[in-house]
Amino acid sequence: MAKVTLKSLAKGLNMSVSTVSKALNDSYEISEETKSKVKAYATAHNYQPNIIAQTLKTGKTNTIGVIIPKMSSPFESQIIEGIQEAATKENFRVVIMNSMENEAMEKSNISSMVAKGVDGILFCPIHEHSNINLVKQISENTPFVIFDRTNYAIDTHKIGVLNTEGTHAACQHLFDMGHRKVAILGGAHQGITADRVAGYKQAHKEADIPVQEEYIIYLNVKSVAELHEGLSRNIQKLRNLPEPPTAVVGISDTITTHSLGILSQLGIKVPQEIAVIGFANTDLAFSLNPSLSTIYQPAKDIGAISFAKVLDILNKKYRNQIEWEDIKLPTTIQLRESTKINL
Amino acid sequence: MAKVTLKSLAKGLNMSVSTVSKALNDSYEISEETKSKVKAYATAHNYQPNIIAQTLKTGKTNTIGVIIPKMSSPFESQIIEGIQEAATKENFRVVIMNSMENEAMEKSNISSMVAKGVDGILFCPIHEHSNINLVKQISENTPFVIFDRTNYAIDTHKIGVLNTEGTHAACQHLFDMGHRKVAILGGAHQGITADRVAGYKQAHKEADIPVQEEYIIYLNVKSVAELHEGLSRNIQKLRNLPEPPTAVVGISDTITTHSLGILSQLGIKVPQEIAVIGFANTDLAFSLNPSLSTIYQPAKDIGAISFAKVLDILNKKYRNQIEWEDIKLPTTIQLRESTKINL
DNA sequence: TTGTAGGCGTTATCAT
DNA sequence: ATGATAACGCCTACAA
Repeated sequence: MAKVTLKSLAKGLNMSVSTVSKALNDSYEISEETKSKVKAYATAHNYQPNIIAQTLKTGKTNTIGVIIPKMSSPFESQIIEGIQEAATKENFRVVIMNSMENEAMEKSNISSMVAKGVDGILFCPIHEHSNINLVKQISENTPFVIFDRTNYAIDTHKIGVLNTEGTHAACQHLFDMGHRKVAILGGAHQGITADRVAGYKQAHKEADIPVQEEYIIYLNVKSVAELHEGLSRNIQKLRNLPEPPTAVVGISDTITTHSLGILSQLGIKVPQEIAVIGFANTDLAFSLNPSLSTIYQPAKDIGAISFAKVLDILNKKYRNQIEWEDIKLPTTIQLRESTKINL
Repeated sequence: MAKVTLKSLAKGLNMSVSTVSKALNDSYEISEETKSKVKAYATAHNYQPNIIAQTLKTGKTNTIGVIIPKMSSPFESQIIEGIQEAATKENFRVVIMNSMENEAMEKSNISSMVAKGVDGILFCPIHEHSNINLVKQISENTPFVIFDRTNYAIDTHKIGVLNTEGTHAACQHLFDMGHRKVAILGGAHQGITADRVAGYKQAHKEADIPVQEEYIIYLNVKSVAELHEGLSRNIQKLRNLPEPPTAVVGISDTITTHSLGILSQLGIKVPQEIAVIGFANTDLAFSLNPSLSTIYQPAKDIGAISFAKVLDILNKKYRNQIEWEDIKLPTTIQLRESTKINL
């Protein structure tokens, strides 16, 4: 079956290419009669416009790119799901690239996306300065929206969560359960860590509990192996303190869930010897033993809203007048077994 | 900064567009001297060929599509990671769409991909007949490669794992540990279930242990909620049998990990009261308590090989002469706490 | 209301 | 060895 183009339709209908084109695009210049005739004929022949040609002509690709540092935890999968659902509805396609927490890779991702053509980019940067000049430059033409790691110094829409409030609420809960010695496990060089530690400190201040600096741990999260080693070492260090913590807050999906594994490996009972709570979006929170108390992020919403926002920018004629939003969605605390014991 | 095209380069160099194009494409018709001059000038001006135009001209998109029923478990993330890595190396881009285990969505995914232009499609079908006629028809022009759920009746390359051998080995291990009453938890209407149950039966036959049909459970896996309900109900049913099983084999990531959660919720001790092993690719196998014995699939390889195979097809001139391969990669068993007790 | 012609950026064919 | 020209499929002034 030869491919059906505007030209072939035009020939079949004995009309000109432009008439057919205009009819299909509902141009006001075309009579209703011809329109319906053309449309009927087109569907009968299963006409599919060539999007490549459309793109070349209009400069619009109807594609948005997503650059994300990793895809391994459910948090990211859920964000992507949200993006895809929203994009599909608007007839956009989604190109995902993985920067693998590597700045050079991130750079090549960005360049490749621009080269191959995307209308906009949803971007979760490696860290707060990564490729900032490149992004600033490109964002003059191609709109960027920053998600998740929103402490990134470009003027645009940003969609993340109330990180400070999340850890604040977790600490508050631990305090309510009688804990006074609470450690926090963060990722080194992760932008979100700062905000989440801030919530931790603030909660302590409000509850009039002094912050012990040695309770604040920064872990290398580049690889699972390094994380394991670091977690194992630091948890033992915490346990050997004159005043070992009775509870611990994890700052990300990976850190929180893996802590639970390390604790079990070390034979430390949760929640009897130490309570655990942390950011985590995994469906497995329930399946862990003990089931894990979590700070849950509305990941799907982050994705959906990010897409909506980039579309907003694309639909604006004059981009220099947009008021940039820094959206912070609330987290929710889900209490399970791992924090169940009242001291 | 105005955009730099062949035309603008040509003007700057005082040459014709075609000379510049040929020089950049290393045509034998162009002298080395001009080539180097052109190339230097092009890089100096940061020339990036317009891929859209290239595509329109050549009909090649350098894009491959991936259609996958879900992205929620690590198994899928790892496959996608493998695809993306391989594709990036070959300068291909990857478009991922999620069929959400829904046949209508799958259909729209396929159509949309074809419409928007991909050179080939990596396809994990919902089930063995889903959209088979559509796929057969489209695959005349756009090559398909089937991955993971390879029991799908089209002639093409297929990449999966040795499902039968996987469960066979798991059962064998359980038998070695002294178990004789082994249940298996599969997904209803999942193609892979059949093969994996076959391995279960075969292992029983070889070990001369009769297969008890009531030990073979088919679960509704459409949603986490339904899975939970089904698992909870069936596990209790198994426990109430005159001869309750002492071990259970899970047939997928989700089923296996969630069983562990349900068992803990029901207060059933693993591995003391029941041993658990199953297909699972999660990094959390270790973090679970008890740590989970798993049948691990080389998911990243599945992805990488699938991409390589579709590239193979694209590079062949005469596709009707290709000998289709049905590649089955071996799984590996990782033994941990959840099967540790010797009966 | 319809048709003609030109162009988006590239590649390929054919002259020079 | 280089250049002119047409074409990929579509859109859109502009002309009729």
